[in-house]
Amino acid sequence: MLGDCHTELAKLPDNSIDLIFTSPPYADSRKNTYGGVSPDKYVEWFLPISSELLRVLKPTGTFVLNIKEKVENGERHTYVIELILEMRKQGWLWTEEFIWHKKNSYPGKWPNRFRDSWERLLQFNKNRKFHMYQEEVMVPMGNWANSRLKNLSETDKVRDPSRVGSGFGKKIANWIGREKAYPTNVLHMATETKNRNHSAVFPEDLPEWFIKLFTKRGDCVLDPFMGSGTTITVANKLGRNSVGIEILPEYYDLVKNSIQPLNDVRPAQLALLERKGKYATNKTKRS
Amino acid sequence: MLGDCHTELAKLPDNSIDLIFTSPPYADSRKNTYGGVSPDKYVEWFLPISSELLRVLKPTGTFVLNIKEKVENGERHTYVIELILEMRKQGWLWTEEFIWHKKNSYPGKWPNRFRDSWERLLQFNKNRKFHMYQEEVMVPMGNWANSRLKNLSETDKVRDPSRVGSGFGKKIANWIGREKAYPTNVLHMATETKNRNHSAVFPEDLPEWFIKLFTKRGDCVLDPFMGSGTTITVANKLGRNSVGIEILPEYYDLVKNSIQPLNDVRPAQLALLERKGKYATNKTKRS
DNA sequence: GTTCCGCATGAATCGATAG
DNA sequence: ACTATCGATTCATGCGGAA
Repeated sequence: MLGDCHTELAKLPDNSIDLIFTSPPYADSRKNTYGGVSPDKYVEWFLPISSELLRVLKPTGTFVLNIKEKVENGERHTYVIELILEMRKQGWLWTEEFIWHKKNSYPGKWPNRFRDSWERLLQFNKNRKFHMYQEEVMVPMGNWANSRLKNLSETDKVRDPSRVGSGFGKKIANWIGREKAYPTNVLHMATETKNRNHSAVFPEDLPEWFIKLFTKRGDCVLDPFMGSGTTITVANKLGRNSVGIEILPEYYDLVKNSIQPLNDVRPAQLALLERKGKYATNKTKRS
Repeated sequence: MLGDCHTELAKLPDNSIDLIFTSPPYADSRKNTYGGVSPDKYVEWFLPISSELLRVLKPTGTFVLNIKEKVENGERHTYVIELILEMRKQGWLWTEEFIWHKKNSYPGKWPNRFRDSWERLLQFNKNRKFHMYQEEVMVPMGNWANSRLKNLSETDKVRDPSRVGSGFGKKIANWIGREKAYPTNVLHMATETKNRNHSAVFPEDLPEWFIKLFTKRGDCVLDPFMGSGTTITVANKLGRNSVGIEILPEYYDLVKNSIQPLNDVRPAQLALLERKGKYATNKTKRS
């Protein structure tokens, strides 16, 4: 959808989105493209948007907000943590805070601080119960299980399944042959330095991880600040429907031209809508 | 100093401490030892202490607070971020937030969240200008392969192959010939689970890093929640003076018996004081 | 002398059960 | 109806003894 976030969101129906994943323009950054929101007015600017997001998200859905406060006058600004408090007053549950550890952070040297190597990924929900497909993002174990448990003799497995106080208790069978472990709330991903025309804010791995974790094929993903469309692109690749909102025609055209609905993916359907009123059929389809 | 944090802090003179590094009892945890502070009353409980800390810290000093909010009713509690806002009202500057990535976090599985693998290290200052000895925590590039890469855990290798061999991505050529590299604001350290009498809350590497970064030999380090004394022990090893406050005689005795002033370190002097009034000479010396 | 393996241990969290 | 307690779940790490 080409247009302003506030007005375009109003067109989306209630309880229709499974996952919102976005990285809004940071305060005062990308000033030339987004007009720049001053840090002191950031919360006030974002709250009407988060209110609409709360409306369009399904009760079982999740909102993941990628954000990091900037430094002002030598201090970390407080608009992010103030935003958390205010969003809770709106009815959001602050379920979790993931850390994106940027392995190749932007270089630089300052007398009073080191390079900033991490960003927040704030998880908000409407209810305590929401969809989470943890198995989709499991990671390889350290060779712990392979090199150690695998070598348990057959007699050990059969004859002595309950090693009291061994640390694994009776459930040792659960470990046999297991090669993957559940991840943690710290994500290690490098920023992409690929020189595209419009560099993305985050690597594709980032939305991919959350899309796999919080949606299944055919679900609907929303990015109200589409930008170069990383979230939308990944959602499409993974067979999820997606809605992107972008105010700059330049970005809008770029994404529109680069993304094609996948023919081999039956349930997926691209929902990158044209300007309001231009294609009434599209709008009807969306509803 | 054996005693309650509130009362003991009042005995310290103004502007006398170069670094405060501490990990206060987390809300509702270690209930049996510390009496347990409920999450809802945590800010109210901590503010009088941080007020005293502001008084005793030198204008050029730094306060590093290790803390992490717990989950309550499926949500991350907000007492930590509320504490940041309130401490700023007291006059603290929230200079930076470091991330401690705990490589061996507590295991467990739940339907709605992953294991919590990180903690906050909040840096507060009294002024924009403070002492920071960045070179002291630089990673020696000469020993790089030995000290760092060799110590990569099996998990690191499996989950994050980019750290093996190539180091940090494609830009390794930039590092050839360089002797040292500055760290970032993300620290990767495992908790120590050694079988001691009283296991420490954090590994020695953690206070060591901040003591090197924010103090020089002969400076004074304060830990108002001494516990098993990791901060004090490390400060002593590094030739810094140190003050530890602990309310439990059990811990107090443990640390007192285990730490000896180093004879070969001229400017260092242990400031682990006896109970008030017992050894007036010690008290006088401190002043 | 080196590698391998058993084992204990942890600032956790959820859901069910008991008070 | 709300709070306290308990069992179940999970995995990286280092020590020490064995191979």
